[in-house]
Amino acid sequence: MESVKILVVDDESRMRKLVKDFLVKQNYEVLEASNGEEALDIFYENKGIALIILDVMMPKMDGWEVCKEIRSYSDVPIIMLTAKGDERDELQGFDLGVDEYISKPFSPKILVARVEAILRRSNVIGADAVISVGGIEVNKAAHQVKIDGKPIELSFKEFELLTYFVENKGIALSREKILNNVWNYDYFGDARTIDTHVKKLRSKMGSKGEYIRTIWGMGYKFEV
Amino acid sequence: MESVKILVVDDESRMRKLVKDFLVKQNYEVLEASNGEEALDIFYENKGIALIILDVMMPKMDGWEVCKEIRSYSDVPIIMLTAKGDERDELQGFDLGVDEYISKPFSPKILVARVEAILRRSNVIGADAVISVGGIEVNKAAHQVKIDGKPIELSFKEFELLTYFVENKGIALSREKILNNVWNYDYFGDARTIDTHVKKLRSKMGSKGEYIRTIWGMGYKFEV
DNA sequence: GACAATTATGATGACTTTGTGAAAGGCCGG
DNA sequence: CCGGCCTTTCACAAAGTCATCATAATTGTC
Repeated sequence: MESVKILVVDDESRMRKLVKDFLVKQNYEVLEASNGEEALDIFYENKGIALIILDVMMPKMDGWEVCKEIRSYSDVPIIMLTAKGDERDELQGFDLGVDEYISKPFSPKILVARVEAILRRSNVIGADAVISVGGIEVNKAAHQVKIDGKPIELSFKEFELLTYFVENKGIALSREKILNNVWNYDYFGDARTIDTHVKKLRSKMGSKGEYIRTIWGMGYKFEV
Repeated sequence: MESVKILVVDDESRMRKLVKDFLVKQNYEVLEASNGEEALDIFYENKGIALIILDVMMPKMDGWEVCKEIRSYSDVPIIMLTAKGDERDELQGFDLGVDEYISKPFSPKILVARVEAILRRSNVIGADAVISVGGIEVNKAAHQVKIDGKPIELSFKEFELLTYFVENKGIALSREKILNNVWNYDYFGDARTIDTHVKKLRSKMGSKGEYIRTIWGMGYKFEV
C-alpha cells in the first residue's frame, strides 16, 4: 500500500494548511476540501481515503451534516475539530459516529497522535499492518511477502531475515546483531550463514535485491 | 549524540529527584511531571520522549489512568513504580501495556539496568544519532556520511576515522591517540598509516576535506 | 636559502571480507 | 524409511581494503 490518504475539511484555508503540514510531515497524503459539498465530492471520487478530519463550524453545510451524509455510505473514521469545551456537541457527535474529537486550539502532537491511534485501531497501520517499503510488502500475520504486488515464496528463515531488514531499514546491521535477532541469541553457528541467506533473498527479490546492501567490514543494511 | 529523553512522573518531589539523579548520571535527559495531567501535557508537547517512568500512587489521576491515556496514542515504553509485592496491580498493568515494573524501594542499579534494557529493546539507544558539523552529516546507525546532503562512499576505516574526528572536533589529536581510538589498542603498526587514510578521507570529502587540518609535528585536528 | 624533519601522495601486494555454488545434515510428511 | 525442502557449512573465486614503502612536497629552523 502506498501512503495513507487523509481528507481535511475546513473553510479556513489557514487551518487546512496547518493540519496538512503536520500530516504531510508524517508521510500522509492529504486532500483538502473547503466546504461540505466539496468534501463529499472528493470523498466519493477518491478511492481509499482512510480518514476524514472535519471542522464543525462551516458555512452552509456544517460538520455534523457532512458527517451524517458520509456515515450513511461509509464507515471511514472521522475526527471532528470542535471549539473548546463544547460537550453538548460531542455527545451529539458520538451518535453520528464520530470517532474522535480534537478541540481547538490543539497541538500538532495531539493531532498526529490521535490520527495514528485511529488508523491503528482501524488496522490501516500498526501491528497487523503490512510493512511496505519500496514495492516490497511484508505481511507478518500472513507470513507472506509481495514484490510489486506479486507474492514470492520465501522459506521461514528468509522471511524472518527480510522482516528484520525492513523493520530496521536504513540501519546498518552487523552480522552479530542479525544473528542475535533473527536466529536465537544462543545460536553459535557460523556468521557466514547469513551471507548465504542474503544471497538467496537477493536472488528471490529480483531487482529489489539491491536494497539489501553490503557494508564492507561491517554487515548489511536495507535501504530503498 | 543527542541525549535520550525520559519523563519521570511522581507526586513526591523527593522521589523524582532521586530517580532523576541516577538517570542524569547516565547522561539521560530527564523531564519531570508531578501529576498525571502534567505528564500528558509534557508528553504531547515534547518530541521524542523515549521512555516514561510512572509512579502508580498519585492523587487525582493515578498511574494506571495515565498509562491508559498514553497507550491510546502512543507505544512509548512505560515503566511503573509500584509498592512492593502488589501482584494484582501488575497483572492489571500488563493488560494496559506496561513494559516493566520496579517495586519500591529499588536500587539505582536496578533502575538503570531496566531503563537500558528497555531502551535497547526499542532500539532507542544509539539509533538516530546524526552528528552534523559544517555540512557533514555522520549517521552512525546507518554507517553513512553525507556531504551537503549527498551520500559519499567511505570504507570502514575511513568511516571510523571521520567519526572520531567529528566527535572530537576542535581538539588536536595526536597520531598515537588516533591509533588507540580508531584502531585497536593492540595495533602496533606504522603511525604513517593514518596519513594515508587522512589523504583518502580528504579527497573523498572534496572541499570539506580542508576541515581535517594538519598540526605540524603533532597530529590532526578537525575544525570547521 | 639550505638542511632536517615532517607530512602528502601514489603504487603495490598481502590480507580480509564477501559472493557463490555445491554438498552435507536435519526435519517433516508421506 | 524415503524423498524433498530447508538450513548450515565449506571451499574457492572475486572483490575490496589496508598497511607499507618509496618518493615528492611541505614546513620549520638555522
